[in-house]
Amino acid sequence: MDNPRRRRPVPTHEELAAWRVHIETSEIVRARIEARLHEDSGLSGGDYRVLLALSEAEGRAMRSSELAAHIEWERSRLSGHLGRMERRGLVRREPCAEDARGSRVVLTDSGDRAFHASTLPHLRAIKEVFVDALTPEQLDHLRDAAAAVRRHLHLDPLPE
Amino acid sequence: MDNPRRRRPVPTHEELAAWRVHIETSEIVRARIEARLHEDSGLSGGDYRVLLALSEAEGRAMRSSELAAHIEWERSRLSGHLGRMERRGLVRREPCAEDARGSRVVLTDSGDRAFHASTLPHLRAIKEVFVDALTPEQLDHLRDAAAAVRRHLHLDPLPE
DNA sequence: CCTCGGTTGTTGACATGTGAATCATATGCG
DNA sequence: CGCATATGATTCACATGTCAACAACCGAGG
Repeated sequence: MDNPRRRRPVPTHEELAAWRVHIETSEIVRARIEARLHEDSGLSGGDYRVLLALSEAEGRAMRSSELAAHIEWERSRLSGHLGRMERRGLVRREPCAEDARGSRVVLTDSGDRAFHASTLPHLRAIKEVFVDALTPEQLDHLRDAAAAVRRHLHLDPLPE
Repeated sequence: MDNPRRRRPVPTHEELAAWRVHIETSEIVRARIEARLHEDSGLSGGDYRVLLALSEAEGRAMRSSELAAHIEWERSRLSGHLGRMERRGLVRREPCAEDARGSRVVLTDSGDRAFHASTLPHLRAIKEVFVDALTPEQLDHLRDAAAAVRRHLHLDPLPE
């Protein structure tokens, strides 16, 4: 019997099992959906996130720091990723008029096409791999549990 | 109104929002718990997983392939990881008597101490960051949703 | 014994991630 | 203006992950 007056510092076996199945399954689902994205469009999850942000931005361009903040990436991570994306012609970096330190990241036509070609298959993959696995109630429960965790960790209620 | 005769190929806004908050929150939680593990013990999540498997193995040692299969890693991934762990003195590789191709991965005393020192803080972190954020019902729901996804993807019901 | 197909583990090339250091520029303040 | 400091972005060193190619070895069959 658990003694209610004694705080339990570690999870029970059941709690630990729930943690493990939850976290490992989430990783598998993410990996499957990203693999589908890559097969369908040649884009990685990181590529998609950058392209999504740029395609919604004014003039299909953003300052590098602004972009990093928007997608919640380290600037060095974004810098490296943009280098690879630039090599593939998805984005272009040009010097910034107002601030000579900075640069503007511009979505190329090729990048825009690649992004738009990828969205529908990507959304389909999310539906087929994740949404279709769950009842509407289970999906609500997942959303609520995520919200509870975010409150617990003092994070913004919504991602981004 | 949704037309029940028309299959919806893509998620609704609500479904997509649930997907995003779920997957991003799961990543944040994993990252936090691994960060705590690293601060507390100097071990990465990968280190922990290898050390856990070895510490439960007969003679605190396993064949490399056997270990890779047990923790579901690519062999090349394990090989690289073991190289780094060996440099830090956590494990040792010795030639295998029965099979000259292979090697035995042995947990060193230092690795065993590091692992045992890490478990309690690690379990505490899982409880504080994840379990304590949720009601018992929410935890059950997460477990059930993960099980539903695993069925949907034809995976083993339990991780490992 | 000897060849051939499968196994074992490593390696190389690359993509991706973090944190610290660096460089150039911008900006506030005396 | 001139300087201390902050900021924008990149770079470095490294850890981590994938996949394909490889070298060495095993074991079955001829």
